[in-house]
Amino acid sequence: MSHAEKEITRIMSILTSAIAEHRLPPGTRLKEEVIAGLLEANRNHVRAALRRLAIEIKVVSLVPNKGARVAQPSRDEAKDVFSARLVLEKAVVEQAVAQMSPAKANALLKQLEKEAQAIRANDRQRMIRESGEFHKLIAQISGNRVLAELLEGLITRTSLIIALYQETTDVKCALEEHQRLAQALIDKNPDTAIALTEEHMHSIESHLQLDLVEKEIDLGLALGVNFSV
Amino acid sequence: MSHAEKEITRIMSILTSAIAEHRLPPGTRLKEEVIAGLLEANRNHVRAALRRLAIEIKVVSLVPNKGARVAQPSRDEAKDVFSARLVLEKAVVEQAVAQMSPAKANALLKQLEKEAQAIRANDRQRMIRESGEFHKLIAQISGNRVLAELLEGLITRTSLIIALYQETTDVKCALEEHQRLAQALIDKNPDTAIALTEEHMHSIESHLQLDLVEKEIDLGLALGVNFSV
DNA sequence: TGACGATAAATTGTTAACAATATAGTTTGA
DNA sequence: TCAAACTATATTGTTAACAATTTATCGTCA
Repeated sequence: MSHAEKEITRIMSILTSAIAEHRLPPGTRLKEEVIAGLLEANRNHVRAALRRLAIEIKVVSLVPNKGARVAQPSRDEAKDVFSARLVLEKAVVEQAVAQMSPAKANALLKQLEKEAQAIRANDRQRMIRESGEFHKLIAQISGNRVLAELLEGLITRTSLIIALYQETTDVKCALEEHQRLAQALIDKNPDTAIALTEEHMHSIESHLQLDLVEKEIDLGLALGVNFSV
Repeated sequence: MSHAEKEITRIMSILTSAIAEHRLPPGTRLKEEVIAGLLEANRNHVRAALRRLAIEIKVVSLVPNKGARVAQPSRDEAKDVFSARLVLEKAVVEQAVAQMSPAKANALLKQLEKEAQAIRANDRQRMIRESGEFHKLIAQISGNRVLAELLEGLITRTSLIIALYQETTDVKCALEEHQRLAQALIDKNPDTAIALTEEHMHSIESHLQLDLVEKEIDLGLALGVNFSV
């Protein structure tokens, strides 16, 4: 891995974390020079990182000549992401059960403890991060690198969607659901594990406002003005 | 979409087709200048395209300072790709059944006819292409853009894997399996469609030599020389 | 002969200057 | 006062020159 690639992935991962952990809200302008200055990086590298985030994970949106912003996925896109993620999560859980071992069980328990710590500390960002890490750990345990990589992108994307469409600002505490899922994995109980995954994902999605119609706003109405003849 | 982006996607799609249709065998050296000359493109654009093919679809492998080649995925990677693809294909088939309509049924039949034509013409490359298009069409019919995009990458990747690990050089004729699957979709029979998908994917994979161990070759033995003291 | 090293050529990798565009600010005129 | 036109600044986009590295060529010498 060349120096340039290292730089680009470094920048990508800093931006990705910031977006996933809701430190950079959807719509935030991302100026190349500003980022380069903050991260002590070359603008070319920042530029490349932004393009990759736009194309590979779609957490950044690019408008030609106008630059980059944190993406604002539509409700339709959000639904597709959730649906796709559910597919991958179930597959990964199923394969993870087959790969279960004492060491892996231990890794799961350790991760749950991190999540619990974040909650006790009332550290919102850490909660989001560790919750994501739990899902990534399952993907890793599954042993299928391809599935894991695809899922990882969707997990980040989901986090952005939550930032955009979750009404209550308080983090949905998923610890209990995670604990039950982990137990099913450790018990090598695929049916339960898959069922819990399904519940868990639906539970997250149900806290989102994805079913409001993308409203064409009547400007006149909104401004209390009537232009009709 | 800017001019540069258009150029890059143009180059990507030309290279992708060439790799997927086995005109560029695994391991082929891909020199930036040569490609730029052939496609009348800027080397910078070629370079960007190669990098994206390496990162996004993994049909190209990059070695720093040594350039790009058509990738040669390992047997392990190939297995993961097949496993992941099966997951996505099943999901997409399931969602496609729910989206079925006369127009979409028609599109499926039209695509099958293209495949049949390719076979009648004994045009190997067209056979590969149209076979891939059949799977992409189902993904598109499913209506889930996210799943479709992920699957599309895996379809291309699969084609490269087949080039690498299929012993018989003749294209495995999948028309009948495609016809049966299409019928199940048109009949809105999800169970049959999913079962046929599973069979179809396994059938393809079974024609590959993925279970030979990645052998550590004993050089001395291979050369008939014994260096032992 | 053929191993070694030096030189040249080919190829990839990097960068900073420049161009193009968008945004903000300022002047002017009615 | 306001809008339009103009200017200046900020920001993104492009490129070609250059640097670094690898590969090929050639000559030397043991």
